[in-house]
Amino acid sequence: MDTTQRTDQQRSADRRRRELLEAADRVVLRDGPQASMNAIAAEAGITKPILYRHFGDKGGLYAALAKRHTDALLDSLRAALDAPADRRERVEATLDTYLAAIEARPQVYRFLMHPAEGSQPGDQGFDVGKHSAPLLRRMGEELAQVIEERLDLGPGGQQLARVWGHGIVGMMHAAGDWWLGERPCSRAELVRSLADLLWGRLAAAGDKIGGPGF
Amino acid sequence: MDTTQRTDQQRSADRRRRELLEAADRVVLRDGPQASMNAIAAEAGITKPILYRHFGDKGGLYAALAKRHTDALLDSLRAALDAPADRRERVEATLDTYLAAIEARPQVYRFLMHPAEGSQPGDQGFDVGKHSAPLLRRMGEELAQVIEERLDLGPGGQQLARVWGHGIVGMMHAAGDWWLGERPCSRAELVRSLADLLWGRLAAAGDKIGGPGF
DNA sequence: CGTGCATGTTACTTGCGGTAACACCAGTCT
DNA sequence: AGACTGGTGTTACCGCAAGTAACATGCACG
Repeated sequence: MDTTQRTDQQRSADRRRRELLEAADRVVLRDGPQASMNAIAAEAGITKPILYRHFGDKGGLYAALAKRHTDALLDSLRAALDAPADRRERVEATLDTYLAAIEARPQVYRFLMHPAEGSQPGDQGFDVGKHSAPLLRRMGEELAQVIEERLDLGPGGQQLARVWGHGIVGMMHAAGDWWLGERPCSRAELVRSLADLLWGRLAAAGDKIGGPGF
Repeated sequence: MDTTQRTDQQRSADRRRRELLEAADRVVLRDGPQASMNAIAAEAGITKPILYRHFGDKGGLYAALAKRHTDALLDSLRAALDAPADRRERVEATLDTYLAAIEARPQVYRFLMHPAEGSQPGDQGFDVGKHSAPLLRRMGEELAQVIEERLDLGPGGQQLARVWGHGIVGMMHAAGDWWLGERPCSRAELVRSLADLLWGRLAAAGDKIGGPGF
C-alpha cells in the first residue's frame, strides 16, 4: 500500500518540522525576535531553503512558533478559569496565571507581543505583520465565551461579553507589560489591584479633597 | 552677531524638519507603515541622506512622527478628562474621544500601534523596535496621574493609580483595536459597555442558571 | 577672496528575505 | 537491472531596504 508509506513520510516530515521549530525557539529566545532565517537554519544545522519549504515564509514560521506558545498559555488560562472557586478567586487566579507565565518566560512573551524589540539600527527584526494580535485576539475571544456562558448579563449579553473579553484581556496585557518593565510591585499586589479595578473600586472611590473627582 | 544667524539657520532647519515630517506623514498614510525611506525622501523631493541627517535613523523618524500624533491625541484626551461633568461622564467622554480618534484616522492609528501591518511577503516593514509601546505607556502614565490626583484611594493609592492607569488604557486599546476590525456595534454602545465594565458590572452580574459563575 | 557650514547629491556597502537550479538518496514500477 | 519519483539538502543568486562615505554646491562671514 502507499498509505503506510505516506504515513511514514508524513511522520518523518512532522518530526523534522518539530525539530526545526525547537531550533527556531532556541534562537529566538537567545537572539531576541530579530533572529534571522539564516541564524535559525544554522541552529537547526541546515540552510535556509529548507525552512522555506517547511513554513512558506517567515510569517509562517512565526505563526507556527507563536501557535505553540499561544496554545500552551491558553491551556493554563483555561485551567485557572475552570478552577472550583468563586468568581473573584477565579479572576485572580487567571490574572496570576497569565502574569506568572510572562514573568517566567519574558523572552517568549516579548516575542509574541513585541516582536521587533531590541533591534539594532541595522536589523530588520521579525517582520511580524498581522501576527502580533492573534494571541490577544484569541484570549479575548475565549474569555468572551466563558463570560457569555456563565454570566447572566441580560439582553445584549453576548455582545457585552465580547467587549468585556477583549477589554479585560487588554487590561491584563497592558498592565502586565508595564509591570514586567518596571516591576513596581509584587505580582500578588498587581493581581489584587487589577481585580479591584474590575470589581468597581474605580466607581466606588471618593473624590480627593480640593477638586472634582475623576 | 552670530546668534541671530544661528537662529535663522535653526529656524530654517526646523521648518525643513517639519516639511519632511509632513511628507513622511503623507507617505505613511498612503503606503502604509512599510513605507521605505527612499519613498519618503522622494515624496519630500529630496534623497535619503538628508532624512538621516535630520532624524538619525529610521527609528528617529518614526519617533518624531509618532510624537506628533501622540501629542495631538493626548491633548484631546486631556480635554475630555477635564470636562466639567461627573466621573462617569468624564470616563465615557475620554473613551469616546479615543475611539473617535482611531475611527477617524485608522491609518494613523495602525501606524502607531501595529507598524508592520499589511506587509507583503517581500516587504521588510517599518522596523519599529521599541517604539510601538510609547503611546500606550504615555497614556497610561497620564491617566495614572489624573487618577492619583483626583481620587482618594487610601494608602498605596499612588501605586494603585498607576496600575489602573495602564490597565484602563490597555482595556481601551484592546477593545478599540478589536472593535475597529470587526465593527460589532456602534461607538456609543462600546463606550457604554466599557464604562459598565469599569463600573463593576462584572462583579455585580448574576450567575447563569446551570453552573457556577465565572 | 577664501573659510566655514549647512544642504544636497551619487554611488556604495551590508545584510536581509526569498528563490532557482542543481545534487543526492531512498524506495517503486516495468 | 535501470529509468522514475519525491523528499532532503546544497550553492549561488536576485531584489530591496537601511545606512554610509565622499564629493558638489550655495551662501554668509572675516
